[in-house]
Amino acid sequence: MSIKLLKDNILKNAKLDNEELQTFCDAFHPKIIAKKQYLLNQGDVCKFEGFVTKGCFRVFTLDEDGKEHVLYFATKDWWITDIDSFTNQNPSFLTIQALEDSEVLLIDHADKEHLYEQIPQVEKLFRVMTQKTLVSLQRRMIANLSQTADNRYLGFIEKYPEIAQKLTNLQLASYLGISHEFLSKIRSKTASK
Amino acid sequence: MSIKLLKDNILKNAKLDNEELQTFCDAFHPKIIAKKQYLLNQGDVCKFEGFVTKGCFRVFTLDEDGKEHVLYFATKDWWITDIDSFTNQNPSFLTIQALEDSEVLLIDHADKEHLYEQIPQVEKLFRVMTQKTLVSLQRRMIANLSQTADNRYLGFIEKYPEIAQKLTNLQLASYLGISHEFLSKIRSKTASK
DNA sequence: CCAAAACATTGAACTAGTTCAATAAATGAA
DNA sequence: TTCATTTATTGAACTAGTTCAATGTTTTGG
Repeated sequence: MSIKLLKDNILKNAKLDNEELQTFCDAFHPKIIAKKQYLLNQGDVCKFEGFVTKGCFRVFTLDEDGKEHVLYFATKDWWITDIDSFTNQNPSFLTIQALEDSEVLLIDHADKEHLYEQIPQVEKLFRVMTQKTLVSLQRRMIANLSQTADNRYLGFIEKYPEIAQKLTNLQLASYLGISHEFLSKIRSKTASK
Repeated sequence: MSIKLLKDNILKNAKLDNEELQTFCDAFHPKIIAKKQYLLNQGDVCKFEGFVTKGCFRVFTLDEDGKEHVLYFATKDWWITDIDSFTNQNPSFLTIQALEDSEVLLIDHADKEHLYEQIPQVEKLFRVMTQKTLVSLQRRMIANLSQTADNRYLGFIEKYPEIAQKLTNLQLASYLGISHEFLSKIRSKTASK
């Protein structure tokens, strides 16, 4: 059940008692979103922070040349938002799209601010979560600076095998920062090993 | 004066009253560090979080091939640490070196934990700071996926002109993820414009 | 179940960026 | 000031990755 998933996720990063946990979870509302539908469109203000309970999303941006670049994918147990847009309520830089029929638990900006005031531990919870996200992005940054496309591909499928199998070549190539044709060549090369 | 710089930096991200501000600042200790000296060595546990008040640092990692990759540079008014190592007190992935004679204000792990308990607003302060750092790293990630080396170079010198002039080609190339020879060629090409 | 659309594969020609090597210029320590 | 070391520049040969185009394969919606 999806609220259970949220509770477990929270307890990994902060100590809330049962009552706080309940108050926290009550601030979230489930939303079902069909394959290919958008949860956020680039340019709109991001009105939510979301916790994925089913399915898979891609978070990407369109550059000036109309090319898409995937910042990350999010499956069950991941959080999704455009932090900058959500925190400062300015137009988003990112688009969030469901890759399959999915479900999320959403909290809006005012309710989250309210939670920060109501439950001091929530401040810590999101500090710790944000730190962890930052650390993994720092590692990815270094990996992108230092590794060849082959190794980034192999690293991805090793680290996220269940996500990898949900993705098309185009989507994964866009995350890796290479053309989908080249990814196809990497695949046929590494498949034989 | 360096404490003033720290106070101003904090007040950008949280509301502390004068007393809290003083308590906060008292937890920091100044350290002078000479050019080329190390503040943190890869593999050691990071015992501090630092606020730069003078000079310039590079934060980098050595990969298995012995190549250095710069995660970021930090001058006056920037924070430096290996968050993962500092937060969890495990061996650091990063090295931090002074590029010129520098000064930092340092806080150790126990004192920071103590501040979190003493001043609830500090939790928010670091949450907001970490969020901002994450947002700018997300943008850099996208820029690295979508832009050519020329544009990343031009973007850097436009965004950080005062840092750019402190760096050697080797250091900047390592941040941009290109060879220093190629940076040299980009420079001679773009200088003529 | 079929047609249309989206996706994957492959090859050929190309380009951005690397590597290596040689030389010049700048910096630093004595 | 000098010598040694580090840094920057440039060119030539190379390689990783792109682009374009053609063909085959899978998915999707009606």
